[in-house]
Amino acid sequence: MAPNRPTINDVAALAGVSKSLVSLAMRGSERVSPESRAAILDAANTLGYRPNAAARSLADRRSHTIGVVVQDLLNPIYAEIIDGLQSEVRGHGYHTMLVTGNEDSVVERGEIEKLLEFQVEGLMLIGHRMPSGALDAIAGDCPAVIISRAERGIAGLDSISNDDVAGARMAVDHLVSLSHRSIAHVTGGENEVALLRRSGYEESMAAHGLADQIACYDGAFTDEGGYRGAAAALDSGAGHTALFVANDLAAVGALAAAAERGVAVPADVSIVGYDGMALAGLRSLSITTIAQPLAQIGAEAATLLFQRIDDPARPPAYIGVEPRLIVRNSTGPLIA
Amino acid sequence: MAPNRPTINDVAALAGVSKSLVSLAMRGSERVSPESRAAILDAANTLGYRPNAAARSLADRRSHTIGVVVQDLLNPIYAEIIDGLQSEVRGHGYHTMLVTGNEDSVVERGEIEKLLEFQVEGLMLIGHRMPSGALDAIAGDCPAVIISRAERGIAGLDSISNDDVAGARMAVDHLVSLSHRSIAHVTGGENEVALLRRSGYEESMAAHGLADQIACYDGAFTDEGGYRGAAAALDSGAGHTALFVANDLAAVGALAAAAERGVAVPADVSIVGYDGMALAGLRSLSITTIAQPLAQIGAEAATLLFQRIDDPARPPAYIGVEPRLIVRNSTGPLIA
DNA sequence: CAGAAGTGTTGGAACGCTCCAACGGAGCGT
DNA sequence: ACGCTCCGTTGGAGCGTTCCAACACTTCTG
Repeated sequence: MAPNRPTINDVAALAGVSKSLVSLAMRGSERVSPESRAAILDAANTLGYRPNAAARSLADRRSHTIGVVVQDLLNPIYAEIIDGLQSEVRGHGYHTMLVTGNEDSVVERGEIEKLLEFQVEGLMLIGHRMPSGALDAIAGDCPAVIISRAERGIAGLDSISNDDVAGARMAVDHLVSLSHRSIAHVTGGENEVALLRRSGYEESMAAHGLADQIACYDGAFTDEGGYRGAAAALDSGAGHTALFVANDLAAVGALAAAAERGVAVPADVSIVGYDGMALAGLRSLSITTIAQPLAQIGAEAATLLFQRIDDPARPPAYIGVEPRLIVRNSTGPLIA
Repeated sequence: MAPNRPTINDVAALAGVSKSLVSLAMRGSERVSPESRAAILDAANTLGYRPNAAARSLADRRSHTIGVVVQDLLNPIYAEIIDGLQSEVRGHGYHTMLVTGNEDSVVERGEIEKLLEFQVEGLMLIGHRMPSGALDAIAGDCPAVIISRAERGIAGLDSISNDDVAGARMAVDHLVSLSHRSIAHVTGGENEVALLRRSGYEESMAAHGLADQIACYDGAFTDEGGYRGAAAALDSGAGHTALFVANDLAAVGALAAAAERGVAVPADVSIVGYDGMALAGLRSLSITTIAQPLAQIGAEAATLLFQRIDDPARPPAYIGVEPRLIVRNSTGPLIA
């Protein structure tokens, strides 16, 4: 637009001082006299001067930027994590560069590469798809934290996630406390998180002396997957009175499967989801769920990252945050 | 980590050529001999060389980056737009820097300022909160496009949105075609988009000779707002048989209000939402809606932006995209 | 066989900033 | 009056690239 953006030299010339002093003043240094400061700010203002971040980053060898890679923006739980993350990062005076991996590990790798070219000072990977060899390499180049997957023991890499096993146990405990015994599980597929939730379910059932009641139906972390798994469970003839579904989205599908069959929730069957996405709380759904503290996960991930930036050599840390049961209208006592 | 990241000079030294040639080779120039190219790529590889984007950006005065400001990541429709946007931008060889405004116009202004310091070559504002004076200033500094709000006649600024008036008319037309006459509107509040949808509703009612049936109930673009508005409509005693609700999220709330009152949907009352967010299509909700082509909006916004980058002086453009009716299970014929 | 044209390569300047060593002048104590 | 310190200020070097004019060769052209 403007023929040429004003530079620090233009400001210096107009204010009648050296560029060094302008640089100092722009960064709010103490050692600039009030008169100079005023003149400089004035000049900057009338010229519409804006420091060039690329030049600054090159000169002081810091980008003041951290890179965030999210697998899929459409997943509401990721969006909530990012929300928590952003304010924390902003608070540290850093800027965020957010890219999506589009559920494709090649795209993801490329985007990470780009972030590294931008000299990001840290990296956060949310729901990544990278093989752990690649993680290794990345962590060697740049402080990084993995969000929502436990990734222990890789040098230079921290991770944070909720405790899926404990969460799944809480779901079962809740249902047992409502006197349910025939509690089925609609799985989330073969991925790591789904498997953890499944094993929490199995553990807890066994702990309650209900090992013989364990019943898993194949599902997925989607509306469709939940529908399919719940349909199988309800049509099985096993007389399940409660369903622990692998995540909230799938629980929404399970609700539909029940409705289609004239099965009342929670009168005939109770349903528990997982994640605590805001949507599950909407009145029309009102799904009892095991909620991850999403915003908190984002914020703590940021803290972890800044600690590692300060001390890149420290041993890898893992933070497990506790999920929490939110009781809504999709669960109720067993009616005998 | 590494004591110092390798630079182009290190690569040049190792490959036994000049840094200029390395620069050429890294960018895939034709005029590098195969032998040199191989030697350079080899050297780059063994050193783990990665070009410094800040230096590049400084030298060629292009950042190859466009900035995206979204008001609220948690709103699923924005997430879908961004998804459409990203692939288009990537396709043009640009990189995206995404920041959130946190629904706060001061934060938003600050983030935009940061993006400009990064020398982004273009700006996309999704659901912005800026007063139009500020928009003016921004557009003067950098090519920009406004998404999901029509913003005509500001120099240097393009905009794209769906045609909310037409969409609202489609909703009413659909309900009328099902023989409904007492069609109420649950509003989305006082914002510009909500007002457009409201006026489309009023126009269409009048066009169908139903001016005397026009009834608006105060709501908002939220679950809660829709619940409140729908409750008022259902309790009014006016005998409305259909509700056009300002957006999908509010329609979810309306569904809840109906359920609470024992009003069957669609048997007793039909409900139409707006936006076409994926969630509204879930089986448990299955809300008839006026869908915006969200991914398309994102993609076309990117096209608009690149056109303006090519020719910053061209007159401001506005693209209105057509929404489309998606009939699901929340609407049905009037049962007399 | 001289000159033109082309090919692959080079060093240096430039991009806009921050850092650093060094500056002159004011104020202090002796 | 002297040196000292302190303060605000300065010019220049350097960050890692790209661009450009110029280079040494080779190959073509008339």
